[in-house]
Amino acid sequence: MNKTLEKDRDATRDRILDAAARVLSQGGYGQFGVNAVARAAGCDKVLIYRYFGGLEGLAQALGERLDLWVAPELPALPESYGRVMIEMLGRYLAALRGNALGKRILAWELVETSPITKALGAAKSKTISKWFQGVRALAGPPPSDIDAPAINAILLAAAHHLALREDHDGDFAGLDLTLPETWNRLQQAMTLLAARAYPEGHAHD
Amino acid sequence: MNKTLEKDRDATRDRILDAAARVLSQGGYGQFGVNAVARAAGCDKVLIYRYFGGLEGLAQALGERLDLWVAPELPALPESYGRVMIEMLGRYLAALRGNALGKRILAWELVETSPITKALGAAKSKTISKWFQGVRALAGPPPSDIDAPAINAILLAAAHHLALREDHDGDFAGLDLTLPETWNRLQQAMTLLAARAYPEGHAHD
DNA sequence: CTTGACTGTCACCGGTCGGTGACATAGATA
DNA sequence: TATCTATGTCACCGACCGGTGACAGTCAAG
Repeated sequence: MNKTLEKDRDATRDRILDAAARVLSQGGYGQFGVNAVARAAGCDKVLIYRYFGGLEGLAQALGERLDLWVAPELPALPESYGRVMIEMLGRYLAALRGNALGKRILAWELVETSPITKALGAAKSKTISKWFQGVRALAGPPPSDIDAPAINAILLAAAHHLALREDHDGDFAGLDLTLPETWNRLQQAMTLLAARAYPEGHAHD
Repeated sequence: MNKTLEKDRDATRDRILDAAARVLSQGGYGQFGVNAVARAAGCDKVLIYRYFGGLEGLAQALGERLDLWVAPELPALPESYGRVMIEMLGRYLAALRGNALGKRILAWELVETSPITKALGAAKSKTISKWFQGVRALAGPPPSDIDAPAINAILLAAAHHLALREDHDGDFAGLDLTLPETWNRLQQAMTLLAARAYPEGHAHD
């Protein structure tokens, strides 16, 4: 067994993956290329072709990293569907705002459709769907009288868009997204929207 | 006066502007460059520098075109703030979905911050703010008991994100955005959210 | 007719891109 | 020791990019 060689290989693989994450999260998808990643990793670009089969394979390996789309923890106690969803949305928005790499990928998916974006999006979709399963297990099925998937999609879409806007244009619809106060307002507004869409059956607290 | 020369100049200016809109709306911001626009316009790229001072000036001239961010018409009859806002959001989403160029610009703004995106975004912001003024004039001030700007920003952000998603990934949060039925559901869900956020004071249907 | 300003074309520059082949080196195997 | 395989480096290719200077044609003004 050539132990040291394998170790070296894995080490450079990791270095390349780290560099890829760094380049993508800092420079966006416009900077994400073989040359830039190799430069950031301090190695030759040919290794990207050898170890990952090119940019596409590199993106796929990047997407399979578990630390990319960490789902925020769900509340421990079972509550009503509406409450769980509100809590979930709040945590998701906060997590997303702090996840530079995730935001870059989300933005990339809005600009281009390519094998690379598909590879990156697949991991995210898997995480999100698992997460929704967790909600369902915790809070039971959504109320049957309203279209919960559509409601959730709208609120999730809003969270995505606002988080992406924050990085590139501080202003959206008259709100200054650079102010922490604005985000408090948005969190409250989102809570209000979700709470009124999923009203509590019994006046409980 | 050298009439014909001026005419030629304006004609090529228009040809370049048309080509720029075509390149940007079809190929996205990755294709939007001096070479590609000149190629599409059938002229030399040096004219872009001479007539617009480069890509930035071209983008600014493009943003000043009135047909870019046409605001949908508002309902004629004054109604409650909530109703006007619901109607407005529905029309806006429909208009945006049909506006390929606008969507490309919106997506671009999520990826890059540059003088070009600023120039393009300025025209849009002006249109949107005028439009909100129209709503206010038609429906009066929003209810004071809830944070209307935040609510509106969320719903607007959702519309943006869903419209952008449609072009590049048919699936979002488990919904198939390629189905017309899905968009009916989303429109209804948005209506429900807005209606419950802006409840009618008197049951007046 | 001559001058001069303007429109438009062309060739060229340096730089970066993605991608590939040749080569040095080191470690395991025989 | 000699061989083979795999890791990593380097130089190079063609293509496209943004940007510029030189030049031809054209028309109005003197």
